[in-house]
Amino acid sequence: MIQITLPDGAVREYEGGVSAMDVAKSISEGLARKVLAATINGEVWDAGRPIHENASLQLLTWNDLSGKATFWHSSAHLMAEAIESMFPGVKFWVGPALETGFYYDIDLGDHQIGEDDLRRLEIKMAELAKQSNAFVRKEISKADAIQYFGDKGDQYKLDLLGGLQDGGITLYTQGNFTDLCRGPHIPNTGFIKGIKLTNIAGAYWKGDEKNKMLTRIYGVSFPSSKELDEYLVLLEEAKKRDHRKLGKELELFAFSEKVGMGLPLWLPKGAMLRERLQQFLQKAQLESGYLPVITPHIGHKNLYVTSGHYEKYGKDSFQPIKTPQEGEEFFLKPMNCPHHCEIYKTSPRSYKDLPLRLAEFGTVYRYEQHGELHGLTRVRGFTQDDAHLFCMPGQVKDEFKKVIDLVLYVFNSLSFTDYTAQISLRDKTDRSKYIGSDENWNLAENAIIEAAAEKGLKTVVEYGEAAFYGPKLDFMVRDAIGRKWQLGTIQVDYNLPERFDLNYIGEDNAKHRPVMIHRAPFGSMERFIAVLIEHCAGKFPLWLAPTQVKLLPISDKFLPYAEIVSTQLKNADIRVEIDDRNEKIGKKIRDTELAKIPFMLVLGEKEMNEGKVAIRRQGKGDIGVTPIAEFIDLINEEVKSKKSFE
RNA sequence: GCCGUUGUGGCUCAGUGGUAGAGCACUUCCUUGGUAAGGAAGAGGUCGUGAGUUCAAUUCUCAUCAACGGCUCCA
Repeated sequence: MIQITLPDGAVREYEGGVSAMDVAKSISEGLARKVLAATINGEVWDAGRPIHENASLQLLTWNDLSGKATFWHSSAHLMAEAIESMFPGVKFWVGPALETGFYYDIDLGDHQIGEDDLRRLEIKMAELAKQSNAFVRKEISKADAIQYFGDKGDQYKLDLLGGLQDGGITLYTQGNFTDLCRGPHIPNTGFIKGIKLTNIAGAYWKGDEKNKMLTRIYGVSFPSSKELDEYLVLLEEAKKRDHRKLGKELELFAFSEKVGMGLPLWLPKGAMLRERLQQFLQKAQLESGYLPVITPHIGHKNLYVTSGHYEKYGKDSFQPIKTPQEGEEFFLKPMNCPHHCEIYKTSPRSYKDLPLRLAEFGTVYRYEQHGELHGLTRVRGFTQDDAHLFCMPGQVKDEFKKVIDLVLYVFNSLSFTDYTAQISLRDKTDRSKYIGSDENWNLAENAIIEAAAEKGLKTVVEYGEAAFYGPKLDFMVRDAIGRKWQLGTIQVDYNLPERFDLNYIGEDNAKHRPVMIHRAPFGSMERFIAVLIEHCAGKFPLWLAPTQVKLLPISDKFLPYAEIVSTQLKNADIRVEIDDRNEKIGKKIRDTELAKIPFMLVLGEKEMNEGKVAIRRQGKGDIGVTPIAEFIDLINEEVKSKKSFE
């Protein structure tokens, strides 16, 4: 008999060779029907694999991340089986589970595959799934495995085998398909009910562009068709929220081939929104002791030679701007830091001047690769809500805490309530690639960890993710439909103060090196607005809405009254427009609703005679008639409270 | 940069080897209408760009540009 310890601490006795599935059945049949895999002593196993020793066991279902991953991995195998049956002779590379769904990389040989094939594959997969073929695990020696795949002429699996140790090599078979696979897998294909193959893409073998391009097919699957439908609804929702689509519809920004790819043009409404955001942060920064600065968009070559950017980016980025002066070269600035370092150097600094916080909404240009460009989230010219904090090593922690406060203030004001922070530290073993003294690094790394802890941030620590010039803290937010985005960042920098030979006079009357902290709560205006658009589906909170109120006169007769209302609202700093088209009120309301303008004021005979306005809230309908002054109060209050969209 | 898909009036999209169509938007006229689309008329496109095949190309071929999906998740 062996002892199996369950997650709640209960210990049960079973015959040796019992499987997790047997254990599940002994608890309840209903549970057993849901079991996809199990964690045995911390390792994920097939539910049917015999257990021969005492073990702790956790049953995994669709509700567990590892359960889902196993499910998708098995789905990838199912897809491979379907592909092999439809396109005999194709060769498979790897087919892992993703955060959502799975893919398989395939060498199709002479076959071509298109969208229609995906639909056919889905049908084939469903058919194979219905057979409820078991996933059978088989241990095999390396030599036998090499023999097996050698006979098949499968150079990809042979390549994988080359990197594996003998012993513990396993094959998995379901139906007519056998694959080299570590597993684990779900009990049988019958669990897979809702299947959707989402797209086809090219992917280099081993991710190296010198290698052959394989065909990658992405898919996602679920234990019921209901869950698949829910997922498809979510995809639809994400599509509706796409900032590129909404940006066009709401006339926020545009791109022009003539201007150049990745160079956004901000339209009046988008510029309005962006300026609101900028003013909001500027005000908060002013209150937190930041000093605004402004620097030019280009800088002399020497600036970037000093900063090191010339060496790092020179060749792979925008090329120098030449002048009539022989040999003179300027570069578009890829970042604001070098300019700010020069500002620091404009006068001798005392420890009493520190921390010195220089802030600028600085536009920078980076030559991103063609394929990297994406809407507003990846562009070639963008504006960072940048600031550089020059401080003494001992002040790092305090400054970090203040920046965290600022970032959280920004997030809360925009109703990003679900966020985590990633702390990126040095590689634990190899420290040769980092610049700066060990002492300072330790100080800064601890400062970040402590600051984050004291501010109660949910954090993940990643070793080896720090930049060569210093540790950092990045904020990830989840938007309204659960997608993750990386926004604000705070980075310590030991490199630039060194390169620019920055210093301050300490209490001891000697020169010291300041620490520099880069920080950007938004990340960039472009990226932040993209995320904001998707987060709120284009329904901006009132304080940000480009147009806050639309006046809808019932007919031309009430245009003069609309003008009067408009003037009063404008005097109260409310952004208002009049719909003076010769259209019926129903039409005007429809168009304004679709433009996602928060408030509509319907103006007709009654309102005019009484000096009132009939308020309609976007998405909510008619909310009553009030005097103009009361409406202004209502707006001001909502703007002041920075209430979020609903 | 690489692979795949796409490229038709401002927008969304149909269509054809014989020099193009719809809806919305726009202009004008009628209508002056109370909470999600009133009616009529009109204007607007060298079908991304360049070359080739053809009597003839927006349609076929090639090149080029741009957008989109991928190229990170490693049996």
